Amino acid sequence: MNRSQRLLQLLQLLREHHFPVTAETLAHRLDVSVRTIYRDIETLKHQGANIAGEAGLGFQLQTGFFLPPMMWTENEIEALILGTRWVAHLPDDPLKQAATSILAKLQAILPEPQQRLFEQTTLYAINQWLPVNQDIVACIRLATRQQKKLHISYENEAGQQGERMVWPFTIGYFNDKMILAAWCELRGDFRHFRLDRVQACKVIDEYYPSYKKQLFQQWCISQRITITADRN
DNA sequence: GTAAGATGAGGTATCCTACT
DNA sequence: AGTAGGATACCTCATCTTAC
Repeated sequence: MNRSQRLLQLLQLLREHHFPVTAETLAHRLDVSVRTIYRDIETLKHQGANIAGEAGLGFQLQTGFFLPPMMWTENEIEALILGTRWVAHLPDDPLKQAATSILAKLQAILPEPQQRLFEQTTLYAINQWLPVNQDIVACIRLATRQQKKLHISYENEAGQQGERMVWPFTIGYFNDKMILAAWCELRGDFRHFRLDRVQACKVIDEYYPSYKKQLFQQWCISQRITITADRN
């Protein structure tokens, strides 16, 4: 690995951590000496990276510094295209539009060799989704994002109607259906609701008494689900 | 081919901060 | 105040690049 590659990888390692990481850890990951890490950090700082270093804590990349797109690898670009194309097929118009917009922006900013990769990539993930009400999807996503209580009218598999007050924290996308995972006030437990069976919903102007991330983690434990972390 | 300068890397001492 | 862990500075050596 040459120095340029190491600097990029060092930046990437710093980006992956939300907490300070010591030079020793970085040195171990990059297989260089601690002294080299300090020198590389200094170089990155001179190039504009906002890296905070504190004795006893380690280094942390501050917000406001982004990797330019030419630093993406071919695999990263294909992963991005595949994921975005998948989102573009969701029965969720705002997300669809966002995905289409991302693809357009991505194509516009990629340098020449990677533009060709973008144009020639034939990776697609196409799902057939059960029809859902767009207003309901938007409402549920809003309540989830804002961590607010949600009142839903729901029809279960047996065709029985029900009303629930829930704390929505995630939407899962499974093959052909979208599933809302939420804490149900009535049952006092986690419950799952198919979005195609939600008949009506209303965001209540009241924050639920927990953080969605916390609920999500508890739910993962209860369901024995291991989520690959996107950030450390 | 060789010498000089530039660059990269390691060792070690010192300074800084948190903790007890 | 003493100690430990980590960041920083200085020195030295090895390798690479360039000019002659």
